[in-house]
Amino acid sequence: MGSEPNLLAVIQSQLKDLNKSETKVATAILNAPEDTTRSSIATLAASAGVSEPSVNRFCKRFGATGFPDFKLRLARSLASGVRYVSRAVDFSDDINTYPRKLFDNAINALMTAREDLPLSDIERAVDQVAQARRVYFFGLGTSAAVARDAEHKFFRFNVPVATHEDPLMQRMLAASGTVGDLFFFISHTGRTKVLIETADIVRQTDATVIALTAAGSPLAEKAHCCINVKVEEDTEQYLPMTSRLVQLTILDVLAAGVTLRRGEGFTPHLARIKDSVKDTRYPQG
Amino acid sequence: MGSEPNLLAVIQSQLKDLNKSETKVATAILNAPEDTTRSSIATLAASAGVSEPSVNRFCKRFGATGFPDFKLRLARSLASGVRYVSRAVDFSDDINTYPRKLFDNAINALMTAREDLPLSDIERAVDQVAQARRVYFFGLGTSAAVARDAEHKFFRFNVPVATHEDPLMQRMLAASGTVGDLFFFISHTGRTKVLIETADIVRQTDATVIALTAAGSPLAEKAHCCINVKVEEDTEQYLPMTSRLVQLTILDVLAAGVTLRRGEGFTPHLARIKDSVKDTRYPQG
DNA sequence: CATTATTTGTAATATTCCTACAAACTGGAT
DNA sequence: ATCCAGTTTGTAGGAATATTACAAATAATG
Repeated sequence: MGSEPNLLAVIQSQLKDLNKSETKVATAILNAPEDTTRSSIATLAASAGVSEPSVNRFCKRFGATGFPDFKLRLARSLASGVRYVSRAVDFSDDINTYPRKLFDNAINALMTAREDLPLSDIERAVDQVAQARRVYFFGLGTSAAVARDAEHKFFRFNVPVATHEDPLMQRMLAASGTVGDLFFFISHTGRTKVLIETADIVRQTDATVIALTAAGSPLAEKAHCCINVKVEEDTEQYLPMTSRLVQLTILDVLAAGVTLRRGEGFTPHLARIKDSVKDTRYPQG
Repeated sequence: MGSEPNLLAVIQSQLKDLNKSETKVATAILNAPEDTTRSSIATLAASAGVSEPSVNRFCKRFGATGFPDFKLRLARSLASGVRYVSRAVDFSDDINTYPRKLFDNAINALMTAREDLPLSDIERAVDQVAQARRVYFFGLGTSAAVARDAEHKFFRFNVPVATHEDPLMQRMLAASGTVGDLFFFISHTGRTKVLIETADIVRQTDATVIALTAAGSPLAEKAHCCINVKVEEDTEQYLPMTSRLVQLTILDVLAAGVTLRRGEGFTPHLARIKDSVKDTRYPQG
């Protein structure tokens, strides 16, 4: 299934090479892609302020045989979920644009990751976690929150789990690792020095290192098993990253994998855990 | 605008309730769905062995306004694949299926949320955060990790931010709230008693309560401003939830909103924060 | 087996789209 | 400025496509 390039992306990227009326058509489409798929060539021509043949020529320029074919391609692109191209939020955005952009980015990141899941690494990681005698999740900054989330998930497997944000604590625990201990490092960049040093310390013991981080990073090198998260271009410097969503989802995958490994006989245990919090909640109305 | 069900699945399921010519059309489409999106009504009518109006009636029967609209819907369905049907992981899944399913669910949740963003609530929340003198993020369990993530994001705005997982600490801080204090509650269910009680305590002060939780839940009631997160059916009891991904993304949106509110003059401040961690990392290869 | 309801096709109409061509621009060169 | 190629754009007519109205055929019911 050759994933065709996103049509909106193509249009966006060629925007400056278009002539006057083509530009009008392009912006009209980019402004209301959904509507475009529903409208006739006449409607689009009107809303772009050009003639129908101009729209037709525009469509052909982008590889379609004509307007209906173009609409179809556009519909496909939109359905695949990748809506906006200009990914970065900028200061001209208003409430109607920036929330969408951020959701689009998030969806985009997950879809990209989905297309290229490192299944064999995941399988190995599941093995390791399922066999571990004890698991530590270490992350710093934003990744500390991811580690915390992982802790809340993996304790269910009857394995002692711990998370620590304190680098000194991490180091000391790392040094105390033995066979059966699993140190799970989470890092967006894979370049954080203290974390890498800690991983190094683990490697001097008989414990195992798993890394959920960027491929080819120094941290990835230290790991017995590394689950690569594609690090997208850092288009937006100051606003949040999407990689942690991918990390969280991969951790979900690992948790699911361990559950499956445990087998159906394990579900009562999970049910008991779930029931334990029931009384802390008001019942569903 | 609910995520439309897969068109092919719908046709398949109604296959036995169709009359003779409709069945012919249906099978023709099911046999070559891709081709159908490219063909004219005459072509499809021919390949199904029926008349054009029969095809047209078929299309209308399935909710389309006509044949072109039907093709569009079909194209959308095909583009998104069978991906939006499969939800729950079960014990017969293997490494080739369950990771995909989980990613699909995550993407699905975000796409659903994107279609129905509570923009006015978001805007109000941004206002509140932007004006706050102090912000607390409170959550328990998985939501504690979300709160932690929020803390890592919002401290950048020069507002004192704190997170606490300890309910007692949360209560005491709640009681000490004054004008300008913002208590941000995060909860998947919105039914956790201690959290609701804490929100109650805040409401007895002059501080503000924002809730990121399920619409109509007890916690939502307590809030000055509630950002609703659609709680999907809890199809999978023991495996992870997707709602926290939506929560995280909404928090990203809020952070972006506050950044935009601060204006462009604020970017040097963000840049300084970013630069501050530079030396903790190994430089990019 | 007649009568009614449903299904299906024919033919005319309406819509949508595309092509050929001419008019209007554009950017040099005189 | 003014002309001339080249490009861009719109107009108008015609071709393709889709829809509607209605009639024929089929199936269902008493």
